[in-house]
Amino acid sequence: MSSEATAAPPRPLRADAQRNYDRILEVACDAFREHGVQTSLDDIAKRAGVGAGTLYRHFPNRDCLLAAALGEGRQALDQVVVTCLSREDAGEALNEWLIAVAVYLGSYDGLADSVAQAIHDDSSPLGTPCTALKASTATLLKRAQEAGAVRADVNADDLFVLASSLAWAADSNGYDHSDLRRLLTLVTVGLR
Amino acid sequence: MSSEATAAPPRPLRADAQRNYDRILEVACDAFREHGVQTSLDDIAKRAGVGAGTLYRHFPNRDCLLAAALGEGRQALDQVVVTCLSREDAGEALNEWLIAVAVYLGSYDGLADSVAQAIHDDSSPLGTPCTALKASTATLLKRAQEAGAVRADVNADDLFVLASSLAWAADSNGYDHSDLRRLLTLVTVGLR
DNA sequence: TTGACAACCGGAGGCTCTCTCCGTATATTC
DNA sequence: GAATATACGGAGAGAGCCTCCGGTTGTCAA
Repeated sequence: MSSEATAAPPRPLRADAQRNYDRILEVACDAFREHGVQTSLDDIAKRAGVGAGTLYRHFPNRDCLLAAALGEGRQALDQVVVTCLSREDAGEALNEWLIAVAVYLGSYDGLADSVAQAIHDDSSPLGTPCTALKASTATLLKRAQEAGAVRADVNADDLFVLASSLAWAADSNGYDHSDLRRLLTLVTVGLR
Repeated sequence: MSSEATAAPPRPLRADAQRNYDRILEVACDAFREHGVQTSLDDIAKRAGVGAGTLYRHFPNRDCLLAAALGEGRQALDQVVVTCLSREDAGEALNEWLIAVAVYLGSYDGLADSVAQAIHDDSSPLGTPCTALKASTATLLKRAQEAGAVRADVNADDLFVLASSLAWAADSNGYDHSDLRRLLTLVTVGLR
């Protein structure tokens, strides 16, 4: 498909470079989905029919490739925010959002780990999108709190960490979506 | 008709072997604490002043070494179970236990991951102790439920997964004990 | 004490994976 | 149809895991 336009590239990629970029990304998505974030990068290069050097020129490290591979999922999440914001039940909207975040962070095996690492590393391209996720979480939380659906002393960072944890739990324990929802219910409704 | 005595060790280690075993374990504890569960095993061998072969003979893989290094912490946990069982407030006792489990699984960076992997792998020596932890969780949960402190539809496995998740979250986000407690409160009291 | 043997040691080396370097090839431009 | 910036590829350095086996040493009976 079409490539991703970063802020303002001074010059378009050469045709062969663009071809390779796209091919690598396509293969990487499959590999991550199939073998998790720890899949071999050299193997991705091989499967894409390029040398290792070419892969590393386009994506200097694993996180860069991962961030690129997550691009589409991120756009889908932006859509979810809009939908959630338009829902009447603010508490339910927040739940829906947290599930979406957990599902997103569970896209690939081990992704929650990578993201958690990256979030404390300004140089990682995985950190930036997460800041946006946190911001959206804050917005939806505030709305839920104003509607009286959520206690006032809950903070957005904890909530994001909780969503990440659920993603991790699902990954590590082979939980599916319904398990995820059950766990989230445990969290949101509480043990009383 | 069993041919092997699993309980009694058939023969004590030779003196030099015992010395090496102890030394490796000591160095390993430090290394795990300092660099997490992914620390280099060859490096541990080097620091312990033995060859790689010696390390792998005593501890065939990382999980074996990890399980041995966790031995003491596990005994401390057994103590916690006893204490919790003797507490009057069954709900509070369960909370205390979950915190203890989370702290235990946060002993080393990445431990929660290793344990979660091992739990679905019968051949891993890390799995066995976890079965015990789950059993204790079930006992304390049942007690809390009978005291009416916890809903009846909560199950012990989910609770254990939740405790693991908290350990993971603490690891990955640099949370300390008070953060951990706050997160657990979020979970147990709920958002509403 | 000594000899014989089982138990144990060490580290070379095979394998995999990451990432870099640089001689070579090719798309683009004029 | 050059000239040139851009991009390619794969050899290879470095690090880690784990095995294999020739050599060493603790142990015990005599």
